[in-house]
Amino acid sequence: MIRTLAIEVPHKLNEKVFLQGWVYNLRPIGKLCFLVLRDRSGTVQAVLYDRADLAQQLREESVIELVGYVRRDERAPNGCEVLISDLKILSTPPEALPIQINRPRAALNTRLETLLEHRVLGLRHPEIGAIFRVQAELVHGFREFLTHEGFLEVHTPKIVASGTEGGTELFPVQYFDRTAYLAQSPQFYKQMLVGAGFERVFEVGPVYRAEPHSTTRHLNEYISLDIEMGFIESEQDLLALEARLLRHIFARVRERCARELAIYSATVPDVPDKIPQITLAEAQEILQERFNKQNAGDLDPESERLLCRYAQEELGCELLFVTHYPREKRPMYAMPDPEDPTLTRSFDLLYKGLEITTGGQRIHRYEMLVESIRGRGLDPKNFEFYLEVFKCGMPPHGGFAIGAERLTMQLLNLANVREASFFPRDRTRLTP
RNA sequence: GGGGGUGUGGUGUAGUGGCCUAACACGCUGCCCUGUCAAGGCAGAGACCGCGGGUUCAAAUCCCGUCAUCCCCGCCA
Repeated sequence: MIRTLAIEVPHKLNEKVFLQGWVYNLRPIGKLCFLVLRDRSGTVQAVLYDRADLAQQLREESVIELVGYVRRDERAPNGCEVLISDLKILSTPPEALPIQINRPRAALNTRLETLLEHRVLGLRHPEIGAIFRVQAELVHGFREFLTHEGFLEVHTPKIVASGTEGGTELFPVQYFDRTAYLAQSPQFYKQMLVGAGFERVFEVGPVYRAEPHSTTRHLNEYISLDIEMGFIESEQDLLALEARLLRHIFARVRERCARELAIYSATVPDVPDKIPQITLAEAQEILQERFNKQNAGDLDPESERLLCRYAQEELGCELLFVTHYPREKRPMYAMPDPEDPTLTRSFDLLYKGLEITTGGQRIHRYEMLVESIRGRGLDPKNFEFYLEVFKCGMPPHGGFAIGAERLTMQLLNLANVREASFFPRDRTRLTP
């Protein structure tokens, strides 16, 4: 018999259906027993009459399959339910579950830590699972848009010989008789592939940061949505591309995730043709004048929140580009601003008070890049594998990266980025 | 790397020197219940209060150490 999904049941009135899934909720009432079955599509109520023998064996989260008739009943949720004629228990939890999942998230009374400790169970919760349905659509939208724009999806090594910034914040791994590192970014490789003739590339993949941070917005392994493109005129091409990209991604989520967005009271931002942009220097002036906040160096988290408040109130946008970061704040491959060589043609994108993107135009001239590497006190010899492409003809180019978990987190108003990672790796968590 | 907080049944909390033989809610076990939907009723099991040491007539409660964990900052996506 062909399987019917829970979500399809209301369309099968007066038909016989075959369902498979988990027992989400169990309510025995004397000789009848209500059970809510959950499968990948959602939940549906089923009812078992006069089968105390079977009802007795059922437990929450038992895996079952059943055959039954779909009937209309005003008393049932959604006005219909499945009258069970045949039920088979495929698997039963041997003991009490460590956490409850069959009630609204707000009524769960379980700390995030505990939820993560028992992640597979936690992920069964419809509200938690919804996060990843949204994330999958975000990522799908990313791929879809870029593919249509002529970008090639690529895969670059995660085991690398050196970092992109000079050696800190890398996880060492034993690579036969040498020490290698987990890639903190596909930066070098995506640039090399632009120069290898693909011109436009993107990658969805993990990156590793060995920073010992322990905050609600940092992970030590996260999914980076990376793009790099050749033949740009300036970083403005990238800002324009990201605006169109985000508009596409958000449109897709709005269209396909109405239910999930509602769960989190999330509203998809309208992305204007031109996302507002300010330079870092302007940002600092605004912080000083409007919020009386000194912020000499980079923007701290509070500054990011204040700037987004400003953008929302004055510019009517939840998104804000901050541009022209000073050279010392950016990696050696960042293109200096021709009008002020102490600055770079780089940018960050803030979304609801959090940085979700960093990007910029890169240096494409070999000599300039070597000089920049030396300027950092680094040895160009260590970057020969990277530099070769610059000796063989490299177009002006640039790119950016979006943190997938951060994007998900901000869209859904999650309090902790860990919620947007299936199995988050943080300072102390290595399992599950 | 710096700062702050918290560790009490499976989960979430209360209790901050003696009335604690540790309370409450949910979960769990058993019984009852033919319309439940965060079901209800009755009965029951389950924690030597993170760990080690100390102070005290008396410690879940105070002190020291240790481990674990959460949050903020630095840094970043």
